[in-house]
Amino acid sequence: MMSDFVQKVLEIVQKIPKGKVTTYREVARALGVPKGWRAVGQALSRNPHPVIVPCHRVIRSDGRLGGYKLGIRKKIQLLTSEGIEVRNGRINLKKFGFRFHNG
DNA sequence: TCATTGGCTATCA
DNA sequence: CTGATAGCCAATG
Repeated sequence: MMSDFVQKVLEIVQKIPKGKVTTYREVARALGVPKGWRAVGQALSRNPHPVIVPCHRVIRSDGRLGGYKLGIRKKIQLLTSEGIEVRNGRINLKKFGFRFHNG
């Protein structure tokens, strides 16, 4: 069983449109916990819900991919497969960065 | 309950 | 940009 926090994280991550990516910070903010990025990453790592939740569309705020439960390599492969340009293991948030909240 | 960990973020050098 | 430090949140042992 998962806590409400995790449950919410999954729902938000699922809302990430294909071809775009978001950051742990944005997800945390969407949850109502702007300072819960740590918990977001923890929730995803502790709750392997691939297929159901496109966790690969969540990257770090500095533009890097961060990590992936199935392997960073897989993350890059999935992102690139969606049309996202991954340069040197990094992504241009200015171009693919998606925000739940306007602004 | 306390200590540790984790797919992090922001600041300083 | 890289490396190191401090900080905050939740789950696990």
